[in-house]
Amino acid sequence: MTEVAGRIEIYGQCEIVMANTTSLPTLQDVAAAAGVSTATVSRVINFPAQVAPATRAKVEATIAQLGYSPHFGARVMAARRTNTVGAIIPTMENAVFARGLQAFQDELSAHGYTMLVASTGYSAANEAEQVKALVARGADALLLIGHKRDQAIYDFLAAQGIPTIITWAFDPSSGRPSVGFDNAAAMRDMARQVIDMGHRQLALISAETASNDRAMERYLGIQAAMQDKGLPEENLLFIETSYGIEEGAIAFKQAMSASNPPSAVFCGNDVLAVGALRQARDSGIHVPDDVSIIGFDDIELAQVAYPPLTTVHVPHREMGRLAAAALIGWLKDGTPPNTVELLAYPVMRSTLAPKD
Amino acid sequence: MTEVAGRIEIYGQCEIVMANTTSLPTLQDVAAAAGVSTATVSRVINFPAQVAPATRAKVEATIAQLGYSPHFGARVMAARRTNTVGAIIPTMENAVFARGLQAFQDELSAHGYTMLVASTGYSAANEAEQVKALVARGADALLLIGHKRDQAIYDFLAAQGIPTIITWAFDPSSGRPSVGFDNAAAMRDMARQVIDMGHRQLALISAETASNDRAMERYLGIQAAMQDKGLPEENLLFIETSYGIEEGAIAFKQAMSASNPPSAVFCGNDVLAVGALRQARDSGIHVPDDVSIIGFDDIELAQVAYPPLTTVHVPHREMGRLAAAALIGWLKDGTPPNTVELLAYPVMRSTLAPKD
DNA sequence: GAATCGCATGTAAGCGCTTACACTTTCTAC
DNA sequence: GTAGAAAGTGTAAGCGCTTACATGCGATTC
Repeated sequence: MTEVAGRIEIYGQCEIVMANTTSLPTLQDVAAAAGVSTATVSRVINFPAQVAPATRAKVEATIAQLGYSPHFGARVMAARRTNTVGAIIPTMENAVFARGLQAFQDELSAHGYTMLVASTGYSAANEAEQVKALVARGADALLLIGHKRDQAIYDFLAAQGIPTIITWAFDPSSGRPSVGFDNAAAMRDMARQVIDMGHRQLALISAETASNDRAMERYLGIQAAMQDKGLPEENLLFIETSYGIEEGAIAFKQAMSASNPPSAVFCGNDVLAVGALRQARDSGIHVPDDVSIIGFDDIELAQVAYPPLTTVHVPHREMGRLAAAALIGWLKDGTPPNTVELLAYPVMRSTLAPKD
Repeated sequence: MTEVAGRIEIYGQCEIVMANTTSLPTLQDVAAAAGVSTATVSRVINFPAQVAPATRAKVEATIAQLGYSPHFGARVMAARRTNTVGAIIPTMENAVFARGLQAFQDELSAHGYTMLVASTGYSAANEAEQVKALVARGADALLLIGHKRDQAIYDFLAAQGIPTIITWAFDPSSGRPSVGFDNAAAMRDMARQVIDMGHRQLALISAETASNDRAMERYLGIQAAMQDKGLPEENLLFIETSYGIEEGAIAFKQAMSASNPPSAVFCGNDVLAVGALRQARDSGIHVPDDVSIIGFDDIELAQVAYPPLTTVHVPHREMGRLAAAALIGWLKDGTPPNTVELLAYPVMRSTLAPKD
């Protein structure tokens, strides 16, 4: 063994080989190889226009030859920004946030930003942790879903000077920049139509409202519509459940076995609605003849479900894109963007019918 | 103005205020405030056991009071690692990769790593770019989908010393560590059963095979089964299309209008299958009485579709979790993990019936 | 032809943290 | 009691990059 080790030292080449395997080329290596200063190499990378064409070509060739790529950490540290934007969403497991997020990312990428995602599993404590984690990782800005969270989180973000945009909700009174829609109004509009169709006994299968203002708003929207139309509050059966198709199915069964079963079942989101739909089928309950089912979100699932789901359309893509644009502008100008309200509106498909 | 500026200098306090608003507290600030060295503060954060309890308490209090949180870039630079793992997937827009990715992230989080996601939109060029981008951002390791990509990408990754794991595929001959399943074998198993049920005229609505080895393998799997069962190659109508429900619908229409329409239509993934299913319904074609439809992936959509989709179950969660575990081990030990083969198997639901 | 300008490039000072090493103090074992 | 180990802490050298500022030099102006 010692002999071998000794031998290795004899061959000068080996040192080079070892250097290659143990460490990547640095800016300095490139500068040395190209016969220029580190500043020039840095400029070639960041502000190519500032460098004479001949020099630039030489440096670019050297970069390619050495396979150099800038060290992220060093760059972050020297430039004091990461060009990274964080997004914290409740879950990645289904399409509710995926489409919006994809649009968000596309827009960010187009402007040279990278997206960092974290999911909370609908847990507030988890969210607080993820906010800290993303900020610690140098997220220059953050996207959050909904307004409702501990004030401490907002204080932290403000103290760290992290531009933060709220999406999936609209509440101008909050004073926080947001790109979203009015959950209550959208659900209210839908509920009005449902009531106008003659439905009197209603149910809402809702996501948990405790830390989810979107769910709460949707609930309030139905209540508002009922009040408008003179329906007493007790005509709404409110069932709160956690997220998932199965949960929707269970809740639907529960709703239908009530002493006064509803003729229209609202669901806080399409995933729950699809679960309800499946349960109806399994129980031989015909939709929409026996009961109407109404979703919220208009994710792909809604169109593919059978019967195609009547739901509230949410402009996911638009929301993601505009949120990214707002954040990019904020990062550039240093001034918070205006709050943007998008429209979410009922989409009539086949799971809602008049009650005769 | 000069007067004002002069005044500011008079008040010592102002300097402090300005420092507060313009920059976050640093390790050094904490050290100074706590009356210890920067090394001690660093230890409190990274190796608390090494610090005397009294000192630690004091430092922790100071950290809390100042609202200090370590600067990511500086940390990365000094420690030469980011604790970040990148994942590059074709798309985030639907559930195909979402569940696996969620499991991947959960496992990473549990071990103190953060996930960086990038999507390629099924474009090879885009993928090459994203690989570079994630590496440049300091991803310590990478998750990729499928084996097929330019050798240059593998060379780049090797040169940069980035542990990389392949998922959603299994090809021990590649010599690359992977956690996945044998797409060809899974599809072959399914196809055998379909043929055994009496189907002779088949179709495959496939994702584009050019840069997607999973799609290609699935195609080959059907061919293998046909050969086993003595069906001539021309009994398979092969339709290649891009990704999406709509695309599946269009391709299905095309398949059924062939001169020799298939009695069983395989789909390269559930999204295409659900599109086919919808198109069948819209065209008054009854599934599975008139035609059988078979998916692949077993995403949530498959269970919710009507009729529930017969498909090939892919162990998404397990795959994500194990991929993360493999990568974490690799990062720790420095030795590549063994390739893991998971089992993907047919799930019989209601869209496949015997051909009489 | 001297003064001026502006472009291309170089010099070098950090950015905020980790960590090897050194040092001091306290314990342990005989 | 003392040598040696162990534990706690400090010192200071970078990590690889960006960028303010300095420098050099050819082009322009009068």
